[in-house]
Amino acid sequence: MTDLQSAGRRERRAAARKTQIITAAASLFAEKGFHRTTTRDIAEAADVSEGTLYNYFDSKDDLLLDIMDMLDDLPSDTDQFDQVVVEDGREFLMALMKGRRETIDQHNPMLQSVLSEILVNPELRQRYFDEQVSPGIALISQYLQNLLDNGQFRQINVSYMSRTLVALMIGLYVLEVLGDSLIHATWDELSQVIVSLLIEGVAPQS
Amino acid sequence: MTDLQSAGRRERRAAARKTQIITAAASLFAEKGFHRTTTRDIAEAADVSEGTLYNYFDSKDDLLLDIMDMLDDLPSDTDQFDQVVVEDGREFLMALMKGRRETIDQHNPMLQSVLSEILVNPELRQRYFDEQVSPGIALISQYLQNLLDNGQFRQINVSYMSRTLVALMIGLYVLEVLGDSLIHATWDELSQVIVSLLIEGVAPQS
Amino acid sequence: MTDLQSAGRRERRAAARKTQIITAAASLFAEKGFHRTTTRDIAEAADVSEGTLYNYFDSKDDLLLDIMDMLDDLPSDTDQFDQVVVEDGREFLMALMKGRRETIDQHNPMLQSVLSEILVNPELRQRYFDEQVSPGIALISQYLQNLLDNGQFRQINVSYMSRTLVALMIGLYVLEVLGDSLIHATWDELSQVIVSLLIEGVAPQS
Amino acid sequence: MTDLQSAGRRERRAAARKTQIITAAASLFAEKGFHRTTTRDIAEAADVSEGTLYNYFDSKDDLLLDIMDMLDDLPSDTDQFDQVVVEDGREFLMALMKGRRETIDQHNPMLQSVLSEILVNPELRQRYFDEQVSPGIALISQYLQNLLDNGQFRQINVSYMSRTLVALMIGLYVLEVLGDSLIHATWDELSQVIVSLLIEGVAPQS
DNA sequence: AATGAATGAGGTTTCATTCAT
DNA sequence: TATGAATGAAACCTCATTCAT
Repeated sequence: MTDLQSAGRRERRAAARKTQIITAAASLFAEKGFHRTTTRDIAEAADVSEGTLYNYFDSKDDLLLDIMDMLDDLPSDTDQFDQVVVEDGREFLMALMKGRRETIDQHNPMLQSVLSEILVNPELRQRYFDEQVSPGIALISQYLQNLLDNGQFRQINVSYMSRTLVALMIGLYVLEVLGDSLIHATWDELSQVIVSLLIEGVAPQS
Repeated sequence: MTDLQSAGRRERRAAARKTQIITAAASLFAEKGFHRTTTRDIAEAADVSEGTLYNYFDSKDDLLLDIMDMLDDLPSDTDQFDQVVVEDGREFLMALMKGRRETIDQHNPMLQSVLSEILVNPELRQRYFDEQVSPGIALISQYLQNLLDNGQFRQINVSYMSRTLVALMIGLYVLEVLGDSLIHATWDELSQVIVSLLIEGVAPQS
Repeated sequence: MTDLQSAGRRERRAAARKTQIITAAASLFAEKGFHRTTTRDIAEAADVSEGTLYNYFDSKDDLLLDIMDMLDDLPSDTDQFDQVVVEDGREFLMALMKGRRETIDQHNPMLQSVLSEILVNPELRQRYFDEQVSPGIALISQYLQNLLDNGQFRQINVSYMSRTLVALMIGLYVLEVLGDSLIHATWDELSQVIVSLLIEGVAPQS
Repeated sequence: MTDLQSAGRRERRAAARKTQIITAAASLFAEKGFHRTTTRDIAEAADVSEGTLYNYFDSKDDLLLDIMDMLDDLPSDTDQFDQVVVEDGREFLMALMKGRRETIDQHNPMLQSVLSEILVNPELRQRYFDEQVSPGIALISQYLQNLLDNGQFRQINVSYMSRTLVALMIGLYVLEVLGDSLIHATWDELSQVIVSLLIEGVAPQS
């Protein structure tokens, strides 16, 4: 076995350990919150010693930052949009809802870990806004502008509408976290209602 | 001075102290979060001793519960709706936005204190959902149903639409807390865009 | 009882507590060294809880700094020199030795606490040199210069001689700490030999 | 290659490794002190792994003991005294100072490592006193006695004078370590002043 | 023989809570 | 009723040491 092979394997194992710890930590953070989760809790859940945590992370805070970093690397809700989607307003909004659902389903613990802490930690908040929220708004604005240019949408303030959409995504998530079981259970129908509200409005057809 | 009078005064003074402490605590919780705020911080901000805190509250947790209780006693966003409002869909939605703004402006620290903690504390979460969110959804549903009955709105699933509205309110608030300064600065214009989106939709007028 | 009285008493009690803790800490530091002494050790020796330590000192390091501060406030070995002393070389040196003995006897734990740590902590070392050693050398230099001016001493480099004396004081102390029991037991005779060495030298009388 | 040769070479390599580690450790101990130096620090400075340290030393404490052992094997300050020296008091003292300087220049890290720890560790202290200080005093006493017998010195208590000399050597070293740059920079002149003080005294020539 | 990841005991420090004044 | 010194459990983190590779 060459040194290169062994180095590669070691590196892979280290990465695996890191993931193992992050996963455990994110679950606990989501469940009980960052502050009520002790390093001992994390160590036990990750099945390592407390000392080992500190071979992989500088501090408990650092662990949370690393979770945030993983969110950065996630594919955006809009990444898999295909051609059709960006040419049809309804399809676009439906895809947005669908992408959102998938992101949440796959990464709920990490999202929830981070959400409660950024509300309360000015530094993290700023960083999260700059890295996630702001780019998200910008991206959606761009799509909206295209749709508007294509005549899919009537003239509307893109900046406000993108914020409306982002707020809606966030709000639905919070509502779900707070315990409104209907959100998750009826996501598809909910999506259709939301999209039809946004496209046609609720006014009676004249 | 009768015992009754003195008792009454004492009670009033005690209530004032409680408010004074709660206000101080809520500000700090909003700023740094519940867990990063020490009882010493609270005592200093409220200009009392740490010992005194415990004459008015059983524990730090209890303080947070009392903040939640104060939220319960707040007038709902919809409380001041007048007759006109409930007979006109557009007015209703505008009033909803306006009421929301006022609630936030007046009680932001308490709202923010509670929000981050309920995301993380299952017990509080349940309670908050039952006392605030669920009744909120129900109330809005009721208004929507009336408007729908009055022919203001086309047939639409009231349960889904009320959740959409609540999610939007929550999401806008979170976005504001996260640092999107546009939300607060342009609330009126934003409101109009949102309302026109919801009433007429974004589809081009055919 | 007035507030002033109560405040005064509280202050006195606080100062007493501080002394109580410092005394306990200095003894332990002298005995086992700063690093082998735990905050628990100190708390037990001072008969307070560990938490209480931190009501009086910011950190364990701070405790050591406070011990150093107390050394600053000590009367210098030369403080009680009277007129005679500064006009007679032999008396001066004897008084120096006597003052040294008294300082050590009264403050050995604090001296020893600090000595081992300054040898090893560049920051403390600098501070100790500037606050204690350097002024000590300067003061002795001044006395020596006077004695020299008075014709008590022959022409000699005052700067070198003062360092010789300071080195001797330090070295005797270290030798005593290392376990040479003769130093303490025969201090007076030792003093006379040293002084006669320094005054007359060891060369045979021609 | 015979087994013997290979064994010999292995042994030599092992001894070299040990020296390499001890040298690195002594430097760090001198710089930051024994307790602030981690085994990781030592491993990095010695360019080996932490695990390897433990193939050569039983423990971190053991490392310090080995440094002390190396001091034992050092040639004494007086070892190279030649015939002339021991027949002339002035030469003797000058040679003592010169030898001291050389020992310090060559072994400062080891000396400093050990010094701060023995002040604080009763076990080490005893051992160091028995192995280094006590024999040092005895050796110097012997030289002094010879010089006295040879009529180089007047009658003086040899035991006290030897302690005076040892204390002076120690004190000068401590003063140097504490940051008095003059000690090292002017060692030769300082030596002459000290020696003339000890031989002729500071009293004016009558 | 060399490695370095894993360990866990033990250290310092914080902070919610109590209680004598 | 108000105080704030005292408490001690428990948190985070370090680091000497071990051991499988």
